[in-house]
Amino acid sequence: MLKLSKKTDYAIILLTHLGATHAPVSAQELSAHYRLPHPMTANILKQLVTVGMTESMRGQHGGYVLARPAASITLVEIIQVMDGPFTLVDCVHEEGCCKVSQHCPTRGPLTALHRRMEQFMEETTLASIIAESQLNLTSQPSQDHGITHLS
Amino acid sequence: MLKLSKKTDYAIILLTHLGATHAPVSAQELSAHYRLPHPMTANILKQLVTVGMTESMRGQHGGYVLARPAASITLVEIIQVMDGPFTLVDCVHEEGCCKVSQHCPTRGPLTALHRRMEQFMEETTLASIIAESQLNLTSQPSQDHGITHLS
DNA sequence: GCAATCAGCACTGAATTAGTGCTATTTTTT
DNA sequence: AAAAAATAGCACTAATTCAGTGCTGATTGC
Repeated sequence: MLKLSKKTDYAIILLTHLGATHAPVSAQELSAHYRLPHPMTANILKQLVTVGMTESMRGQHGGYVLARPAASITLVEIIQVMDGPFTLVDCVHEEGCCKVSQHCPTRGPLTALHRRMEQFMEETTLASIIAESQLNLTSQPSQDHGITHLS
Repeated sequence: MLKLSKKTDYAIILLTHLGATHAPVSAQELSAHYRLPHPMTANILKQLVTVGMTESMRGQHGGYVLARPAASITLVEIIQVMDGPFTLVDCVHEEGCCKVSQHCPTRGPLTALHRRMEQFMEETTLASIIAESQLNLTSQPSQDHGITHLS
């Protein structure tokens, strides 16, 4: 399915929060604030530490902070950390895997789509996500977010 | 995971073949040619008939043909038929589903990404996929692709 | 009549996702 | 020194989805 996993979704939310905050934020605060399952939240944050995207502080007023500038963290990278490499169709990465192999009629177009999506997700940095989210907050205090509905 | 399902993948391959052929092609021919599991192939083709994307002919020289011009069949539509509606994150479609709801920081940016992907997949028609696949074939003349019909 | 083919179901096994829990370790506070 | 608050590092379970199979019946062409 063409969908972000919950893990990725949560990770983006959490990173967005951390990127907009200066002091360390604890897993508990985060899960309480966004009403996410606490163990999940904790696991995601731990995982983000191991890949060097966040840093942690233990102890009573510990928590997590971003380890790198938000502008250097891209959406593909987040997806890759949480869900493994982005692969629209298998044949994008593996060469000889496809039975249809060389004469597969769809490989070209799907690879093109893959590349475009990837490029967009590389251009989308955590910083830009934060910027856009803060824009929405100030312009639309409590009503609808100004997001047009699709399909 | 951000990935097309096999069903969708296969459907694109099959539709591409049908769109480049005039005479009806049977499920057996198609599964043999692309080495796809036969029951799967059959099921996908049946499903495509029920949504009016293909037409079928029964009997000894029966098979499937496109029911509509290839230019009018878009990639989102194919995905939608095989996998249900394209939903990058749940909150794109459902309003009150999200616990984070109104103050979710990521809704805006992710919806933007969703919209961009959707737009690209609307612009990508079966006709354009066929065109691109045939372009690749002429540049690599050594392979016998078999889009040429049999009888 | 027979063989090839589609139509319409329902089912199974495997893989992935979502979510939980426990036991250490570190740090701060008292 | 002890308690409290927090992360670290595991391993585990349940639910869902995906991929693939199979059967029985209907239609068509020869």
